[in-house]
Amino acid sequence: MAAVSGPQPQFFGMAVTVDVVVLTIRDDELQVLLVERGVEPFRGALALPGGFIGPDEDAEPAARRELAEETALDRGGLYLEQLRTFAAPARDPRGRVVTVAYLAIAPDLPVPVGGSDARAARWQPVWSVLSGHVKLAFDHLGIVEYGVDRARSKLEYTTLATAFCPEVFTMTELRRVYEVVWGVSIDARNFHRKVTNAADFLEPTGERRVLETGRPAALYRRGPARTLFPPMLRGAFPPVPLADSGA
Amino acid sequence: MAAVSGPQPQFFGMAVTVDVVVLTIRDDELQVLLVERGVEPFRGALALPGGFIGPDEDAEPAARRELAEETALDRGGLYLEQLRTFAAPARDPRGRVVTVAYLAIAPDLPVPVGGSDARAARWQPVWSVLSGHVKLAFDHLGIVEYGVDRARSKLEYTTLATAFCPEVFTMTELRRVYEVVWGVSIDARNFHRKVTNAADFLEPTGERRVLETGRPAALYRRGPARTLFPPMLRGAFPPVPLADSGA
DNA sequence: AGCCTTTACGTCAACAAGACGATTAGCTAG
DNA sequence: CTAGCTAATCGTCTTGTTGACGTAAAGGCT
Repeated sequence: MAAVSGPQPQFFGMAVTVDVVVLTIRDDELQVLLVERGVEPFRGALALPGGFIGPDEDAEPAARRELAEETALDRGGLYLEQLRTFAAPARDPRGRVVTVAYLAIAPDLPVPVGGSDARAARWQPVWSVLSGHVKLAFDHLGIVEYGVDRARSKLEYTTLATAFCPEVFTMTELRRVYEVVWGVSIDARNFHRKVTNAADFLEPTGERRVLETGRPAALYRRGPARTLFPPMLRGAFPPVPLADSGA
Repeated sequence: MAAVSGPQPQFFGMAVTVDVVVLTIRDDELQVLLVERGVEPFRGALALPGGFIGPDEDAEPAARRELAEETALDRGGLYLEQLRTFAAPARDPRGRVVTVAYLAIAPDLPVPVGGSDARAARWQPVWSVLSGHVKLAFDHLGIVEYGVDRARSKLEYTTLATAFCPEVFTMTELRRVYEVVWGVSIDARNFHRKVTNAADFLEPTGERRVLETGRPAALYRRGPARTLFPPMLRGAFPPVPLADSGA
């Protein structure tokens, strides 16, 4: 390890990719966006949307670009945060490829379409991936596990739940987010009280929505708060297990 | 963006480094470990310990290796977690270098020594870095900010505070961790009650330590819990800025 | 034996949270 | 029109947690 000045060429042979775990709630299930790979390696297999970071590109713009290219998901309103980086030496057969994983949360969107490097993009229930029923390319199963864990944790002490909802939503829609992501059931009345007491979590729009049945629900918009105080504590809820913990 | 099969050489010109934010509590202050760079670029400037990931190395082993090489900090007991990856295209003058930042927490250790690529390693109060009194190379200021934020958050809902303490410690030492890292003062009696009620946070050793003065303090060891329930809530404490060193 | 210091335990009031009853506001069936 | 259905919202009660703060215990020192 001699101290040399200037670039050290022996270290500059790596590639960096981004992979995005896009979560949404569809049909009362937590679902993840997968693409069918159109190129080798793992051609035809299911994988997370993602791709190489360009030579002059930062990681987050690359994640948004890949989402747009492969899944036509591009809306500015998409919540996107970095998850963590996976750098195991043999994780990619093409060579030394390090991937920066991102977590994205989307409201229930129209079925996405395929794009350049992906033949098709589709939503898949998270349990089917975590249980091993659906196999993913590379180490993407581990990335999904990590992303789902992160989302579950962040519901507790941030206002992330609103990212699963459209711009205006009802109290019940918001409560379903917690119930579906955590796999528990929550008392609607206590939830209503708690959420309306948390400062800056929700802003009432004044409007109400008339469903097919039942009393019309007030509509809310997300408030300016990004952290939730007091937090929603999972530990307090009865331990209702969800079918998961795969592989 | 044509779909080609096999490796795509145009993407394989990058280097990946690790940088580690090592935090500890010394002299009742939160301090960060810095090295004086012994090589270009930024030779002589202060920076986080770190370096290139080897061609067949994963990121976390690289972080431990660099810590050992540059600062002789190597003990297996060191808490280490990945923070996030910084990938701005121009963040390193040597070329396209993406860095995976790690957060390490250490108990009050002997003053570390320099190593291969670092002329010297030393502890620096975090406030002196965050305030700009001490300038860091690259984008390392941003990495320190991110790491300190993470540590502050994790004290709330995990048992991370014990990572700042030696293997056995007193209740007061643990409380000082919260007070110093958060910059608040905490009622010793309520803290004692809360911490002893949290399941698996602490295990009494049965021993006690006799200080110069005052009643002997019971000694504890960290328990098996990794998450803290109920959490310690910062928002609940009065916004008491603690009289902190200088600045 | 007093005195000081620090740790440990106790009490009380305010408040948050779980359980669950009751009311409200829309619809639809008769 | 009214009864009945459903879902949303509000209220009550009880339990547990928290912040404020009083008090006792256990050392050393003079």
